[in-house]
Amino acid sequence: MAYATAIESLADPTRRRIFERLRLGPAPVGVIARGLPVSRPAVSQHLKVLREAGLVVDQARGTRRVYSIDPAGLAELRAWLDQFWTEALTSFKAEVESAPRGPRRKA
Amino acid sequence: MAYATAIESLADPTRRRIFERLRLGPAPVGVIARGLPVSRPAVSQHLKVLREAGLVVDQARGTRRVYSIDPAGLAELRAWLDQFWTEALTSFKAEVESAPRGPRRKA
DNA sequence: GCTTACGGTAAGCAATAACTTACCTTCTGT
DNA sequence: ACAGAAGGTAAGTTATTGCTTACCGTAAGC
Repeated sequence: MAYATAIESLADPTRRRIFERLRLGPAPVGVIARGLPVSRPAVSQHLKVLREAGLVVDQARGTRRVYSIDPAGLAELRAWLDQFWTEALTSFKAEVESAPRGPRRKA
Repeated sequence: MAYATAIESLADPTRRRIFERLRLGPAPVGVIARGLPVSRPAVSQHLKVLREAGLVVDQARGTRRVYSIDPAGLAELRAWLDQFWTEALTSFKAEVESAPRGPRRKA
C-alpha cells in the first residue's frame, strides 16, 4: 500500500524537481533549496514527505543533512505500475481490434 | 513532459480506484460509478482528467461511453521512473558503502 | 564557552481541487 | 415522435496543501 504515498509525493512539481536534483547525486538541504524558487523550510517540508514515502533517505553529516534517493519507494511504485502493464496492453489491443464503431469524441 | 500530468492524475485515490477498475477490463461510466462512493458526475470528471493524461481512452457505444486503459500514458510514466532506476541504485549503493558515520535520525 | 551556520518545526494564509446538485444533449426503443 | 436512460458540463462549497515568516535545537570553529 506504500505505492500510494510514493505516487502522491511525486505528484507535486517542486518535489519532483527535488527528486530529480537528487538523481544527480546526494545533496544537503541548503544546496537543494538554492536551486529552487522556494524557501529552505519549504524544501525541508518536501523532503520530509519524500522521506516518509520511502523515496529518499537522509544522513547527518555534522550540521548538514545529506539527502539521497532511496530505491525502496521507487521499487514499490514500479511494481504497482507493472501490474497494469501486461494487462493494459492485452485488453487495449483487444478493444482496438474488435470495436471500431462510433465516433470517439464529439468534434 | 507528459509524465507530469500522468503522475498527477494517479495521485488521487479515487482516480486510482477507477484506473484499477479498468485494469479488470473496459467499462462504461455508470458501471464504474456504481462501485465507488462518489457520484457519477465525479467519475466523469475524473475520467476526463485520466483521458487528458493519456491514461485512458473512451469509445462511444450507443449512449454509453466505454473507457479502457491506454498504455501510452503508462509508458511515459514508466520511462520517467526508469530514468531514476539505475542512477538511484548506483548512487545509493555508493553512499551506503562509503559513509557509515553519523546518526541517521534523532532518536 | 560563545557565536555562527544549518536545518527541522509551528502557525497562518491562499490557491487548488475534489466533491455535490442542477442542467442539457444525445442516443435508443416503442 | 416521444419517453427514458446515459453521460458530459456548470456553478458553488469545502478540505487539502504548499507556501511564507518566525522560532528553536544542535553541531562546528574561534
